[in-house]
Amino acid sequence: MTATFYQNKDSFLVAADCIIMGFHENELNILVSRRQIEPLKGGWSLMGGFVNAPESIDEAAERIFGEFTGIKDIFMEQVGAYGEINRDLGERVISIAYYALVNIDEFDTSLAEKYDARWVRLTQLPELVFDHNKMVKDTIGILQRKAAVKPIGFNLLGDQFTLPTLQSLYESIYQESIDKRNFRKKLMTMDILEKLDEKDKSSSKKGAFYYKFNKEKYDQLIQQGLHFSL
Amino acid sequence: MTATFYQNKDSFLVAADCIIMGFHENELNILVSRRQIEPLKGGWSLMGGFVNAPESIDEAAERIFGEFTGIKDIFMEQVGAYGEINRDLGERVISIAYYALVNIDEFDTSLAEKYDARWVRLTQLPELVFDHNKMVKDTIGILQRKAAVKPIGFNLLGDQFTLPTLQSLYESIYQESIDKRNFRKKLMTMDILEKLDEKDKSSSKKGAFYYKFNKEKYDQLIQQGLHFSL
DNA sequence: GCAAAAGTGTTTCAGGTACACCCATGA
DNA sequence: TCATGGGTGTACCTGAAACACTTTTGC
Repeated sequence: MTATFYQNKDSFLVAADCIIMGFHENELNILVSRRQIEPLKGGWSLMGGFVNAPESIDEAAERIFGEFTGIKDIFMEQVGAYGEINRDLGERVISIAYYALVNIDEFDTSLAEKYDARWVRLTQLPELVFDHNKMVKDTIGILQRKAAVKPIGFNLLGDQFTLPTLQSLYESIYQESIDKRNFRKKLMTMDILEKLDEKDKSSSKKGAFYYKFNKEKYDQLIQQGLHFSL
Repeated sequence: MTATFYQNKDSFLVAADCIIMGFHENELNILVSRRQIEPLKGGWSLMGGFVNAPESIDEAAERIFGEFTGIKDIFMEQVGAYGEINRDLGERVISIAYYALVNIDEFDTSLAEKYDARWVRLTQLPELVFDHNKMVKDTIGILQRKAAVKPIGFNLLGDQFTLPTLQSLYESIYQESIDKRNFRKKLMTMDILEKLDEKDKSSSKKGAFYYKFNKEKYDQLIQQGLHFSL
């Protein structure tokens, strides 16, 4: 028999909403879907669901994320809790937002069909239901602050990528253009990339060399107390 | 008759916990209290309480904060949601943490007695119940990142303060010592302080001039797109 | 007159920013 | 051969960090 310590207290539905970001065609994209249930059924929405009793809120977010993407083991962090009384037009729901950075190539497109989900460019984000636009905005803020200091951007790319791609990723995060010489200089100073022999010739005739992120070296540098700023 | 949109979903107790920080005797202090209820009654705890149905989570945090301090209109921001299954030993409770920066002089000490609350130095923080130590740690992280970029530190001081005091505040936040010449130079460059004629002679024979934060000037500079880093 | 804290400048160095041309290749 | 995107180096400037002595005044 479980003791009930806290009596006569109100309880609440708790949801987890996922801001799922990918990088595609040189732009940040966000996964949105047509809402499956009333109210606002059919409206553009983030991927969300209710927290179940036997799971932590982090676990709920991971479960929901997996249901919509088919991806597991992903970079995911909390954005914050959203608790305005009427934020959800259905009932009182407190929502915890999480953002995830995914390599869009691993994304299971069959699930996208099932949930009527699609990737939209961040720059062309439609009006979303409830306070979901605010969640996205808050996420971008976190991303900008965090990407400056930690190499989280690599989560959005595959194992190998070209410098022009990496640069447009950062331009997309900061929403401003960067001088390519300065960008490359800074990266080379950091010494956390490994140049490969192969070239990507898909976007130019000359071709751009592939690089890969050297996590070992990065961890090593961090351990030495070095700081980054990208 | 209210429509119930979401059925068969689990619901949860939701709490708000407040990390209340003040600055006293050249150190950051945190308000902690002896927990009033089981389980862990008598353990050191943050100021917390349950969210009630008719209030948003922000409102709940403000209410709880007011109950314990007697202060209103305070700088307060969310830290995040804590939702491990067994984080609260009593029942499943999801907690939203908020931090508040207060001028310790406005604090109503009679309330402190009522709740068996006291200010403890951050450097000598005791073991707290549940995951409250993690909440504090996360708050310090936020504070360090934020104080570097926004003049939030002034919320911890009265209208007027001396530069040595301001410096120890920042030293306390960053938990490292700062060269006073560099500190002053940077502040003067920013041009957001106003020097007063009066001196504080409480901590030295010579006395230190009082300054006040010039919010108008600060807002003006921000509007011009200037950035700070302290 | 001395102890104790307040106040004050200069030099050095690293990192940020601005900027323009050549290279490799497929069509 | 030309159009397209990839790749490279330098000069300047700002801001961070290191560093030591003088001033005031209560005791």
